[in-house]
Amino acid sequence: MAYTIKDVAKRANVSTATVSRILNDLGGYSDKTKVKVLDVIQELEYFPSGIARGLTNNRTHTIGVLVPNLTSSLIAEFLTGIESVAHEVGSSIIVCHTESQGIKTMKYLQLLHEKRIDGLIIASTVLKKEYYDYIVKMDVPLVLLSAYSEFPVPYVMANDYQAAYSATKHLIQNGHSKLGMISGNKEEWIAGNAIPRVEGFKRAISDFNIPIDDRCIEYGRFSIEDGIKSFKQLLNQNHDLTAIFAENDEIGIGVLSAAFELGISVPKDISVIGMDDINLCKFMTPPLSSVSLSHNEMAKKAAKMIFKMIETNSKMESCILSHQLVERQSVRSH
Amino acid sequence: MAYTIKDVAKRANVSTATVSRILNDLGGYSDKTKVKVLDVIQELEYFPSGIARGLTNNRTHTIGVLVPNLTSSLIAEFLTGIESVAHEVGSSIIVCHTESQGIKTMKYLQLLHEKRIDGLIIASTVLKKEYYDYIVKMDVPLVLLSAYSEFPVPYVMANDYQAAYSATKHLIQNGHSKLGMISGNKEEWIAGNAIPRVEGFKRAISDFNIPIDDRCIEYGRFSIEDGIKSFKQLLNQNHDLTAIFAENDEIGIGVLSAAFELGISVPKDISVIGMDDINLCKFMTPPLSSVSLSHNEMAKKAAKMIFKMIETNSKMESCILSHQLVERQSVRSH
DNA sequence: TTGTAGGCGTTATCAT
DNA sequence: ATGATAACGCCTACAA
Repeated sequence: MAYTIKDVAKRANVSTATVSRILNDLGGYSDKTKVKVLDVIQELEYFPSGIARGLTNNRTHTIGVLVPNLTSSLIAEFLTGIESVAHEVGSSIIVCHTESQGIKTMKYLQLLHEKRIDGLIIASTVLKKEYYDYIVKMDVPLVLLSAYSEFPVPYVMANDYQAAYSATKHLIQNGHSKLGMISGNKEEWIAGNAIPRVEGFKRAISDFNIPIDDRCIEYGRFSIEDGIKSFKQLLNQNHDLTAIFAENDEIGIGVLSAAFELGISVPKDISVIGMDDINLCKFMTPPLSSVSLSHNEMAKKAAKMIFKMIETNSKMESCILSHQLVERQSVRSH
Repeated sequence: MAYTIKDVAKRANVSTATVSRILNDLGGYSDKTKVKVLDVIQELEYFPSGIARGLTNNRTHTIGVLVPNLTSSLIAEFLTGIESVAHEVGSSIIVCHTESQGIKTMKYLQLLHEKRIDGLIIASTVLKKEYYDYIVKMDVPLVLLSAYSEFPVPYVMANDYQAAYSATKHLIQNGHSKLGMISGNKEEWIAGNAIPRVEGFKRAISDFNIPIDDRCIEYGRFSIEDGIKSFKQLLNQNHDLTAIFAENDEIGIGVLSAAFELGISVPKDISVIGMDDINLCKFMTPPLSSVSLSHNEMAKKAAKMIFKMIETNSKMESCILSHQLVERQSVRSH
């Protein structure tokens, strides 16, 4: 085993209390002993045990991050943002991959409970009652990242409704009137952000007096593969579409990919706009127009909130960040 | 605060020792007391503290994972694989983003040391002496994932040399003789996997009696952006290239993107093959040929190794997994 | 300025 | 089958 505070104390001819004070910069010791103790620490390469500290301080300097997948760019950006502020404040993150339908969520919650994490961020996930109840029992600060909930939990979100409205309006103002939308699964809707995106789409359409046809909205899931599938489906039901609003960029990339496969040229034959503005968009063929939701910023915001809550033991206000249309080459006038 | 084992003991009229035994299925108690204790546990919603357990058992059921970035698909696949086996064995992972040049590596190593992690996986990173020395002092099992090292550390790797050879041969057998390669940074070479990939490329070329020109290898970095830059650079120095071997798929995607931008058609004007076979390849325009290195499998293998090492306190053999050419539409006969 | 001792929540050893 | 109690490594009154 590694050295303990006792070893240091003994070696420096002081008590463990003194070593502890020096370690934590608490004052109450002469410079001479400080130097001596610091020397011994260096010599022994002593490093305090976070475990033992955790036991006395009730602080583990660890937060949990629940994500539904690890491979989407969105999540990657979230993790990057959270990690960066966590590292700044000297905390680390336990990444929990809950998988689709959240099959591992409850198990992970228990694990995190046992690990006595300081706080929890849940990203892109529907906060079910079961989860919420358990977290309340855990008595640990929680922030939702890109996820609504019916419970009183602070969140960081984009304004999905307005962002979807902007995307749709962009299509319309480019002369399109035969619009299709590809959205996520209806079943994952509750508290997800699919509803507002669909609503924004519908609202823009009706604001511009375009007749709405329910068949022009296709519900699938969220990956590139799903986008491909949904696009083909949508095409089957609507033969005269000239523009597609994909609820997220992964779906949009799927549309691009399927269009290529089908010999449909983007944007000549059909315009496409995505949402989220993940890094990949600008490297697509053609570069995919999208709506930037500043995910990195959202993630950092959420992380700062959670650490503030941990530090000050206080409630936080939710916040909604702004979005921005990013025009590239996948949309053209009709 | 939450309930402790003492609360349970008191409430059940037994000693903490008995509760502990029941909690850990150690036997040595009657069914009656077991039932009673379990009842109280349920009633109180008691959950043992992993912190306290860690202190006595010297086991935290947590491993650290060091990654150079969070946004590449490669890393995402690594994390997914590691997380899945970690979860199986009831452990969690602390994800450490070391950033380029590993500027945060030493800090993270200290953090992990303090947290008393059970084991460590380092992915896609050059294991510098400084890191190695520190880890030896930490006295914690280590496995390298997709990274060579000059130190005696078990690793899980692909055969980069042969994989690169296969990719290049594929290009040559499609009639190409004006080949270019885009590789990673020379400075990150030591112990990285760039060397073998370059060597494999060179070897294939010479095996097929094609004259080698050093200008046909461009050294950049590893992202899509870098791929774009490097490709343009390469084109500047070589005007008659008909095929490109990109050292990884991100670079390959960059090539595709740059080609589109420059009005160069792939594969009509130029063939491109990448490496790693990340998920995105098949959705590119055109779908990017690549060499599959089964990263998910590698990651799982590495994770299993680390847990075995933790469990049995034993050494492990390194292993090299096989690769496979994946033909898609970015390469055509010349 | 410094030391002593009890406590944090478990586990494990030794009795009973 | 069960209970006391020391130990894990650190912090923090309280005392000196």
